[in-house]
Amino acid sequence: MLKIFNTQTKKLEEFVPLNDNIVTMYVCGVTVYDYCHVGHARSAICFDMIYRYLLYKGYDVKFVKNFTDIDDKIINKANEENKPFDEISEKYIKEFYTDMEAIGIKKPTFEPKATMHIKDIIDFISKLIEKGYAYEVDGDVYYSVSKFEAYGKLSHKKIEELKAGARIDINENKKDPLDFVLWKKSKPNEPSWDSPWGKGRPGWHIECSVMSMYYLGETIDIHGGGEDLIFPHHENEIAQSEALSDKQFVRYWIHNGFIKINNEKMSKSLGNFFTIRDVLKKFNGETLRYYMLLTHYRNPIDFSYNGLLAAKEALNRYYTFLMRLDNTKFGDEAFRIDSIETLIFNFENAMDNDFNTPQAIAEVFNCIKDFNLYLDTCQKNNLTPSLQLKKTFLNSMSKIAQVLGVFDKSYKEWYNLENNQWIEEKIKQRNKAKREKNYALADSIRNELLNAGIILEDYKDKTIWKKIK
RNA sequence: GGCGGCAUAGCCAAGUGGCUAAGGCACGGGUCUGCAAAACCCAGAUCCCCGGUUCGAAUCCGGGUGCCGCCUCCA
Repeated sequence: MLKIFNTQTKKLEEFVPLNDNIVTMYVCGVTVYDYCHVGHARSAICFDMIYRYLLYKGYDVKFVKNFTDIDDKIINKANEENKPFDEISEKYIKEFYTDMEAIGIKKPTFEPKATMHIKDIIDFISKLIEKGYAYEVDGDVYYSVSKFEAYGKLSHKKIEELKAGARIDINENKKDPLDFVLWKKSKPNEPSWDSPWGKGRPGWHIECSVMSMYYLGETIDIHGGGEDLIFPHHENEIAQSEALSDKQFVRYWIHNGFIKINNEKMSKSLGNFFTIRDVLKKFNGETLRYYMLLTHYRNPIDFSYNGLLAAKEALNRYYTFLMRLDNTKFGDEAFRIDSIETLIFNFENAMDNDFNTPQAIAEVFNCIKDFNLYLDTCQKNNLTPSLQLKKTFLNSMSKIAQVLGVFDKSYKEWYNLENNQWIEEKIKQRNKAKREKNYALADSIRNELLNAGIILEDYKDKTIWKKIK
């Protein structure tokens, strides 16, 4: 039974979709005006993992992730570079896909752009005005927060306290400082669309309400995003959507924790951020993904080079083990190892507990330890290890890999091993030297390979090699 | 100022009332090896502090200290 921590109730709740087997899920995507940083990667990986696990559980998941492709930051960038705004957004959508592919993100069902739904946005806003939740002032349309009684129910804020805070920007058009913009009048030379209120463009929050309803209906099961979106973005989405439909907007709110740098929030304004491609210069996508999954999705990650290094070493351990399995002869004898037989069960248990990926990963390494020990024992006593055990392990691993999006390569891919005839030849020469007890020659061959980035491992009846990672 | 979160070995990180506190990385000792590598074994934790509840607490409650986040755009 899957349990999910719901931001709104602050409790672990049993997950039961609204319509038996169908799960509707919406995740706030990125504003496309720059390369993605590792914070975007974390959010993407988190919800990708959730998406994959729901699919694994047999749900028919309809998953929407949007692109915000019209916004002040995009317009600013367009002005700086003297290009049309959509050239900027299209460029960074393309770059986005490059990054997402590198970290193993599965494509959502729908990936709409805000600009594809201008007409729907205008309709939505018109209805809010009709229902008395929004008002127009001089070409801008605002949402009237005080009209929506439940405002603050997600972020657990009280309207009075928000008003007391002096940090809300004063806009003389607004009737109330808490009101937020639904439709923004455009300045000359800015991108704009015709509307009943004149030329303008949508505010930020409205697109998610509109697209969520358009693709998934009035009430959806899961809505997610980074924890900084809780307020005001998701609070405002609730206000917009529920005012229109008079129905519950979202049943389970899920928010991922932040990336920190030296214990401070990573943000563009502080300038302490790494882009995904910065990281990919040093580590591969699987390592970055594994590193993210090593921490529970709601906890912060203090992002570090050392952490990535440890992640890489852990994956080395996994793939070295696969290499060992592949180079070991197995036979029909039966043998039981508890942790291996219960691996998939333990994995599901961990994942059912609010997607506890660190625990899920620990279960995998538990098995590897037990299996290695067993193989050591077999080797020592000249026994043939059980093929059935290997099959059980690999079957479970293929399911786990499919959900986590790591552990999903062959060791040959991971270590980048091609058919290198010359390496095999060198190994033969070295083994011959070893048999002749010419250790000086044997060592010099091994060093030669080491200099070429090749590490040898001697087993009882064969020598295997891998590339340094 | 208001609201919220976190504090577990050198580092990362699960566990949230009960057998010896998972797992990974690093370091040290050992086994194996011609030497290595890989693997395994051993060593290593006052579970931030002080009280309380309980037969029993890292886990629940109260207080304290420290760090962080949100309240403005932000994954």
